[in-house]
Amino acid sequence: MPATMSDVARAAGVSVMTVSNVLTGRKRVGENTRRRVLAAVDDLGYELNLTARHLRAGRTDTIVLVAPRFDHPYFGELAARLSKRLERTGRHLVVEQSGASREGELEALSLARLHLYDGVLLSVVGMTPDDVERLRTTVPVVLLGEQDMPDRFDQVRMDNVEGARLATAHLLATGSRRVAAVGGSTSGRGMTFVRTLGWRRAHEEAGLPADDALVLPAGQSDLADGREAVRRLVREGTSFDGVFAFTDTLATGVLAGLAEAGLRVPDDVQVVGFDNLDASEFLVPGLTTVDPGHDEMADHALRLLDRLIDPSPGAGAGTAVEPERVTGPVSLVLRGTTRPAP
Amino acid sequence: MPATMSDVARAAGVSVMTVSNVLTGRKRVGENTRRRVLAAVDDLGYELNLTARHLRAGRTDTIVLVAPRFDHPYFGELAARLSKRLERTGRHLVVEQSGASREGELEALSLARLHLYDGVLLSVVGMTPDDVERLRTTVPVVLLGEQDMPDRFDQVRMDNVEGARLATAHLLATGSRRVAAVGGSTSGRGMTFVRTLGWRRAHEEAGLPADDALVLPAGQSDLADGREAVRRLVREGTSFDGVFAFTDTLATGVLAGLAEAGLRVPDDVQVVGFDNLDASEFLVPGLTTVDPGHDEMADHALRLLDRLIDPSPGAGAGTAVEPERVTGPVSLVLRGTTRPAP
DNA sequence: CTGTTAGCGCGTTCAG
DNA sequence: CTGAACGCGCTAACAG
Repeated sequence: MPATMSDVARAAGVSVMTVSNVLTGRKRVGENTRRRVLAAVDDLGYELNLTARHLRAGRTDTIVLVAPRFDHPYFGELAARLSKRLERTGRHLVVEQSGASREGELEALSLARLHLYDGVLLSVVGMTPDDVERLRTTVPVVLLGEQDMPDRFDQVRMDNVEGARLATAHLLATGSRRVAAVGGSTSGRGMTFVRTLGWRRAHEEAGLPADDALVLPAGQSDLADGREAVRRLVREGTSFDGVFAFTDTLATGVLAGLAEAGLRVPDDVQVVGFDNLDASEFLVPGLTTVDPGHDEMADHALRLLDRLIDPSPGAGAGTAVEPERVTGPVSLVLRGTTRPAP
Repeated sequence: MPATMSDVARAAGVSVMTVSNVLTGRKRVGENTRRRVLAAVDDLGYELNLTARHLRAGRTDTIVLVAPRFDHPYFGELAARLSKRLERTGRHLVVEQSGASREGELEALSLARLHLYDGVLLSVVGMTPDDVERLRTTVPVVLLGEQDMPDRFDQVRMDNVEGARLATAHLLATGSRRVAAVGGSTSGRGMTFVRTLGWRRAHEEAGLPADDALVLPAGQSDLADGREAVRRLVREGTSFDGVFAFTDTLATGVLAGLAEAGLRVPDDVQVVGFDNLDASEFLVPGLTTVDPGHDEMADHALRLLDRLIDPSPGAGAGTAVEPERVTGPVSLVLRGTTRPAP
């Protein structure tokens, strides 16, 4: 049975409140009593119960990032960024996993686990806009994700169409004519669709045809899916001389597939990814990729969340904050999987 | 102001207890009242306050993994494994970050954040055995980490010496004679030291000299450190024809460095990593690496934690559990960065 | 089947 | 500077 604050109080011969004051340091306490209290704390091995404090305080000073999966590097890097920023204000980040499915995400919310935190950064991949519309919660939520959601919530996303356009345009400008869209999709509304849109737009702008046979969907296992996409192109004899992979992880699989097929990068096939993961610079050859403005996105996400958590200190009540939808600035990072621009 | 259970009770014209019973489903409730309650819940947008439930219940059904950094792939993969197992028993995993430093780890503990969870899987990299010895907590803790810690706590670790020996022995058996130990250290007691020990042992067993000039330390940024290690070897004219990188992430950097230097893998230099990350299979060429038995380690960690959380249901009280120290089974995964065994 | 009582461990309020 | 009472929101135990 762990010791409670009143155990400590009794042992030190003071009241519970004095113990609390000593521990929080909020009020001045006489040096004598202070030492007696600390001695008792040490003696009993007392440990503060944060659960109780949180209930009392009504806040936890903790933000949660709900990511699709723990083992997706993009979210690991995002979490690290967010964590660093939150530490500056004495708060904490914890990460939970939704399972990358509609059900997992809905459960993450309905289970009210979110109330354990002062705010939620929810990465949406499985839920439909309709699900989001129906979402009822009093917890401050900012959505992260590439599919446009109802404007009931703030949302931070990458500039997907422009990023995809940039990537594809670069491939076309450096000589590729048959650019596969690995991870793409010709329907739906999610990330896969909008990046496919950018791929198509680049072709239009260049006055070149975009062949839907080059749009290859991915599943849940990006690395293997990227490799499999190349295997399939080769197996089916579809000609291609460029790949726009919708994530760097897919691109990593693509590079493996190309090597396996004996295709040289960038001589036979050029490759561009999307995300600019830490590791992408270190692939061989280095991966040309779209950088989605990680730092800006992290800044935006926390700014939006903070104004929900601390509702307009200046303005009066009833000043409902208008949900915002912000977009990170994309840029192309040129490395070895593409040829130099002519 | 979010609605509370008693708001719901009042609106439905029942007692708070009845609301609780409806929501938990633990007791039978009349169909009429049940519907009235649910209507009121919906009406008020009531959301359960888990903090209060946790305080009341004395547990949270949540385990925390304290990892050095969010953006380290090894821990992302570990978290995914642990999470999958915990879901089977209706529990949750959350991940926190310690900052890979002694201070960060100590704070993670002293802040008593741990009381928010039923158990803690603490990855130790910065704390010294002395720190651990001094650690006082009533929270169930299992240590993860490669440095041997005092046996006050359970500990799960890889078989580092044997893994390193296997990796190095394979390099020597396939013709390498000057094997760099990237990430190594000739002093200390941590992971870097024990794997260096294995590197040395393999040389002894093969009757070959181990040159300390080939032991290159790493810093905090594994990818860049791996590349830098190669740059340094080349710059200083130290001859080498093999690399044992102490993590797959370091190995990724090493491969980038070798490519940059125009050295062919595995013809000029063979490379072996350690960890068998998901991505390692997809590097070009595929990374030969030591697999530390991920699944077994995850199983052990949770088994040890569970017996602390649920102290010996069969045995009586006072049956203190003896701390265990278990080790995952290592094996070598052969891929393209090494030549076939002769 | 439903309501009452009591308290989880802490911190705010107001006296002393 | 210190103490006593009350309540944060929920649930176990017992009444009725």
